[in-house]
Amino acid sequence: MKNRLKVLRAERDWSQGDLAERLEVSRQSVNAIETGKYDPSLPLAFRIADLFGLPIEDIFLKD
Amino acid sequence: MKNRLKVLRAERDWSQGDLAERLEVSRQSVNAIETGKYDPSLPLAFRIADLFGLPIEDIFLKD
DNA sequence: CGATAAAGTCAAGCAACATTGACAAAGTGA
DNA sequence: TCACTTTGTCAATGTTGCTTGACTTTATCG
Repeated sequence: MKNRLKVLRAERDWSQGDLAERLEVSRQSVNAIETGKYDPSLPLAFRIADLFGLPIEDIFLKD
Repeated sequence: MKNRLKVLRAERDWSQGDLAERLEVSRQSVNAIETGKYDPSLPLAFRIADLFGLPIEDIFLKD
């Protein structure tokens, strides 16, 4: 499971901390998801998709 | 997080056990997800979406 | 009614997700 | 160079997802 978080974040010039705040999760969680340590839960994936205005499938990709 | 699993399953006349087998998870997991005990992981949500040929957003809905 | 399948549920255990707090490494800019 | 921000990472801890095994309840059908 890969994801485009880093790019989407860069497009908006957000730090991991900024994104974490908007998602209401810890900065470490954002970092862990971006660096592929683990996948987000489904509810968090929905919050991410909502925040970026994209379908989940456009952000998370099976590797 | 609600889901349309029960309906999608009924449309195909599958038992919870049938669905569990196709998803390669336990029957109890399917039951727990259907009855709202917990949400599936993101990878499992993808397998479910693939199986039914639908976007994740068409199967799982924020409540 | 009686048999079988399907669905629901519980407990115990393990794996995965997410947290806080801390610290080091790398990047940014005055 | 020096200060500051950002990113990466670790440990410890708590919560959630998923498992097996067992059991009860509900539906289906001869």
